[in-house]
Amino acid sequence: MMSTGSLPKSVTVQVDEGQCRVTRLYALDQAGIMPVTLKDVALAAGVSRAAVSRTFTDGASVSPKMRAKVEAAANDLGYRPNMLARGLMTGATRMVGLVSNNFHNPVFLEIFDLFTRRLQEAGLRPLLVNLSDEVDPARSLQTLQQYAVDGVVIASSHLPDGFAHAFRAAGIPVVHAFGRATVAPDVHVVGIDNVAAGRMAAEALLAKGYRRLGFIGGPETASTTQDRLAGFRAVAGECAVHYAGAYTHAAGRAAMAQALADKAEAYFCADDVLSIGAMAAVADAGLTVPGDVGIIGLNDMAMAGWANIALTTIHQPFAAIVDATIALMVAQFDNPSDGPQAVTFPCHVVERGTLRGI
Amino acid sequence: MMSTGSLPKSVTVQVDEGQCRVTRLYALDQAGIMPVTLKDVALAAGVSRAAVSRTFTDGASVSPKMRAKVEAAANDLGYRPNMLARGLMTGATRMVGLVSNNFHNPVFLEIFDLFTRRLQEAGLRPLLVNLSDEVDPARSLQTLQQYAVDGVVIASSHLPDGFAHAFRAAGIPVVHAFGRATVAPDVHVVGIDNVAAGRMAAEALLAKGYRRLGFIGGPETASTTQDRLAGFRAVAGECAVHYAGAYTHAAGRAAMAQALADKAEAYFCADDVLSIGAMAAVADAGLTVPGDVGIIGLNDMAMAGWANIALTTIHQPFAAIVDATIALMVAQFDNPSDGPQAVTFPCHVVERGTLRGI
DNA sequence: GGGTTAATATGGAACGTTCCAAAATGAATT
DNA sequence: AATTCATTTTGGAACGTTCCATATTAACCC
Repeated sequence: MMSTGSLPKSVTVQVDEGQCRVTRLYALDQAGIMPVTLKDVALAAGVSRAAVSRTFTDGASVSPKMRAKVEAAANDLGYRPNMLARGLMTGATRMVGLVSNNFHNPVFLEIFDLFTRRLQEAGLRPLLVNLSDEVDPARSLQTLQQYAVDGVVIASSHLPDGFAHAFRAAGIPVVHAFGRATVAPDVHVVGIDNVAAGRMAAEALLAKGYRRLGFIGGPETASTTQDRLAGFRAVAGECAVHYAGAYTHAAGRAAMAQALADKAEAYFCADDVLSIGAMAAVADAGLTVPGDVGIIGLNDMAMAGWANIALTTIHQPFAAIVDATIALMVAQFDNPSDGPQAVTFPCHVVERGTLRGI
Repeated sequence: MMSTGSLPKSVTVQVDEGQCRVTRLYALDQAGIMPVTLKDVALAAGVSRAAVSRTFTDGASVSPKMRAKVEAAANDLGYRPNMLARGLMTGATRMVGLVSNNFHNPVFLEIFDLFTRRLQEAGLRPLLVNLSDEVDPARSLQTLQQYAVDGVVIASSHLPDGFAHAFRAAGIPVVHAFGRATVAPDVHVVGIDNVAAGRMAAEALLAKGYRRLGFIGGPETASTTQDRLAGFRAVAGECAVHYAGAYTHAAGRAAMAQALADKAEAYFCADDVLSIGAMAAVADAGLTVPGDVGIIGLNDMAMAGWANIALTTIHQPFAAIVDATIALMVAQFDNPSDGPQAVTFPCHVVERGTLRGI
């Protein structure tokens, strides 16, 4: 006979993907975990609350004796200032909205890695917003406004140019990374010169002796797609143009499957994941890259350098873009009324194995 | 002569990766953007502050007349409750810490996508913490504690089992996704039965007629690596064992480069990105998969299904794991003292092209 | 030591919200 | 109309912090 008291019991519950095993165990005594507040420290140290506050505010004037006394008490009790309360008073939460709709393009993992690292190094905390299915800026604006973020980074290659504007209009410092660098941007924009990148791709293909060229872009409405095409055409002249509906492998594969009818010699695929999808379509047709079709991508994500992929592509300097984005946002903390800037970084071709030799 | 007034000026600044172009434009008048508060709404509607508060608290009792009056004023002014202030009073911020150190394994983009979506659907906001280089839970605990998150999700396959414990000890609801499902876990754990997955891999290889088997795991200290190896060995018997230092393509490639000396017929690579790296190493040696070496991975990330990769692998039900993780965390909001559970989902083999036919 | 100035410490108000006890309203019953 | 009771509304206190004007202390110079 089993004791039903505190012994582990095993239950089986039904879930989406079949059955899962659940093991419930002992109950925890969770009572009496009260976070220690500034008041507690003040009391313990026998000083005023303001004194404790100043000890934890860098730049404030505290005598060495006072600081020692307070820090002793604080360490003793394990005190950490409550950022919510601080934010309420100072108006600065050191939280930053990180908004993106690119959760299917592997390059964005690298980008998120960079953003989170750099933000953390700057003492900022990213509040991540996934608006994959959301086109309305109003909702994410409301959310981020409610949490009183100090600023917002929009990391997206295919969001309407004006998306970020709502944040600016609401007085929230915002930078659009990977946006279109227009002459008179609504908001700060950091990225590359996509027109120049398009030209660069065409030049790289022509230099290899390719003549019949083709273009496979991302969504037709994306500013990046339009600009890269414009630059490409300016050098390559008229050429076959295809659009992938999304920045996904499947979309790139489908686009290239269609494009193969063009009988073009080489394609500029305006994104690496699209390029890899396109390579799959070439293989599907029993052809080879670069034997039958040349491909040059854009981004130079880590995967492009994998030996199984070895994609010749245009390198986009992500680290520099991320750094500039954060710098520009932080600059707005102090000077919120500074006019929007467009910061543009140069790209370069990284040769690997998807274009033929000369 | 140029007017230095409000005309656009162009500057060139030096940055890390070369030169970038900066275009500074007009200055914005940013004055007078004051967020509207509950007090403003109360004043406009001619009611008490508490009445406005109750209108925005679901479940609170407000008369229809009052509600209409308040909502009119609120809409008019564009009022949204300040979550910081609310959090200070209620003790619930609806923010959740999303902690991970897997920013180099592409599968985690899928996982972040799922987590952010599901959290958002539950009205929760993820505060992302990247602890790639951090092993000390204390720092991230402090940070998340300062922001008074309602709960924490640890999404990591290779963090010490006890990492999550600090959160629980501090009274913060925590769930460790992709952790080891021990019989008596410190904290809630959701994932797969890694021992069973190891057995499954060995069985799949044996069923294909492979006899000399090998194992390539992730970091030797990772619980997932240990468990998968244990299961694999239980079925495969003694076999060659290699460890990759990290869950990266390069590490997988290096491990397989070494492993090839084993002359094993097939390998279980305990992670998809490792598998793809391993495939590269096989190609480096002038051999083919599956002609010369069979490979089975684990995860079934999107990329495994790409035609260029076509990795046979063990599917890990991410959606179910994420859902269960969030459900388990939310459950703790109401019942913080419930004992830790270990929830385990079943896996299955997805056959593609990296094992030979029977 | 007295006087002046700079540096530091203090208590109370404030941030924007919810909680609470008490007051006001309304409906239903006598 | 008076009574009861449930529902709704209210003003003030509270959450944990920083800001501010004021009070105290320390430091310096003659």
